[in-house]
Amino acid sequence: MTHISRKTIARVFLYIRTLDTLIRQKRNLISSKELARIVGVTDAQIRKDISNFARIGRPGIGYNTQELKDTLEEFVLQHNCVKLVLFGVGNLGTAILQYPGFQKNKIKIIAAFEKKEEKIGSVINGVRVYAAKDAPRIIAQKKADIGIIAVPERASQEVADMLVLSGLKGIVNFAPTTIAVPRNVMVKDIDFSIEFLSLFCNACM
Amino acid sequence: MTHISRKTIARVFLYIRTLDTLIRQKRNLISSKELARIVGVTDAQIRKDISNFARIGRPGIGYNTQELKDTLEEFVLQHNCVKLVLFGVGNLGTAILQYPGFQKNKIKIIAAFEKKEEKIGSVINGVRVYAAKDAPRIIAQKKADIGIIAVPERASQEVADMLVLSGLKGIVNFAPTTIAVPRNVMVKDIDFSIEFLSLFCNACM
DNA sequence: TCATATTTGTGAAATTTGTAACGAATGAAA
DNA sequence: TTTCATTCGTTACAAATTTCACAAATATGA
Repeated sequence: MTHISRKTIARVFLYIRTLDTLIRQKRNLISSKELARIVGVTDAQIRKDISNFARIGRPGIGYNTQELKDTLEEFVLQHNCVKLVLFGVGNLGTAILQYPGFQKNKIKIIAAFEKKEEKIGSVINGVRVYAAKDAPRIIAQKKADIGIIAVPERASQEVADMLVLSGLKGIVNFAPTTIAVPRNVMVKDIDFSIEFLSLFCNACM
Repeated sequence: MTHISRKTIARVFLYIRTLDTLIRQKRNLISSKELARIVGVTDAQIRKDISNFARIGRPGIGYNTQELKDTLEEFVLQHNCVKLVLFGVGNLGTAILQYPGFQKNKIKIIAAFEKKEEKIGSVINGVRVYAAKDAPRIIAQKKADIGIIAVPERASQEVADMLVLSGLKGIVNFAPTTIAVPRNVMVKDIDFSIEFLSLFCNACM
């Protein structure tokens, strides 16, 4: 199979999310045109994205929602569940722990880590909070996939270094600073300030 | 001035963030090469981005950090402060209200709105929580720029409709669903599930 | 002064990404 | 059966974005 770009994969998850809703509404069929209208891309884009994975559309008819969803999920997730570890149980960390939008069979937060003594040992929404120093052991033991950095800016590089040493291959960084990692580790930065500011800038120009 | 793309603007804010740090460290000069290394892009990219706005680099020397930061900020913000309104004072909404990373002179949350009676009237981190029905009036009165949707999925479209009617030109949507808005309203979707899943997918392929 | 080492700004080339268009497949209706 | 309206999958095209590469500018040191 040819290489699939990061942008395509993000769109595929959008399609899956929408198909989920359609399936719950008992919709069996959908055309690229209508799916495009819902998710806000062009129909050609949808067909092209899907054609990376399969040929399951029927001309004149469209796609079977369940079949399409299953096919896309098979390719992007391969029946895996993503195992996350969270660093920093402050306001944002707690919000992530209690986020109701995770589909439990696809995303699971397996441990949280925190420096502050008073939070260690507590359980938030079913997730235990450990001391930061125990992280490498627990990450290896439970075979985590992705680390979430929700600690203050000054601690973010230190946490990132530890995540890399623990063998994680992906990091989502909510701290408002660039973290340095080896080329083979993927980082997704989410800086609320930059999201708000750049949207404002786009909306005004 | 020629049109500046969304991606370029997001990078410019990254540069500004990094320059801020350098200035605090009393660094006066920086080359495109070193800035590139810090933020993780190529030096050519940096020079090209900057050249959209000004010609203030000196060959053989580099850029003056303060001058570069001021110039970039002048173009992307024009001395404005972004005024945000927040919808939904749940876990995520509260985390955003208490987020310590906003530079107060650039970003200000001017009001929060919530349906649940018990939260209305409270003040969180200096921001007052109003009843959702008062939103249009307050948005118009205080001239808000951007709306943040941090309500449950089922209420997100309703809130989006109201934001559009209130005249906002930008929406950051944290609800895990696509919202329908007129073409002239800019939307930035941040779906935690999709961010985590697609990073996982990228890291594994 | 002159050679050398940096580093910018920019036009051209390369790459990536998205769009358009069309043949082929399908079903519905006359 | 034939026609018509849909819709897919794919190829060719267009647009956007990034990288390359080099002249020009600057500083340094012999």
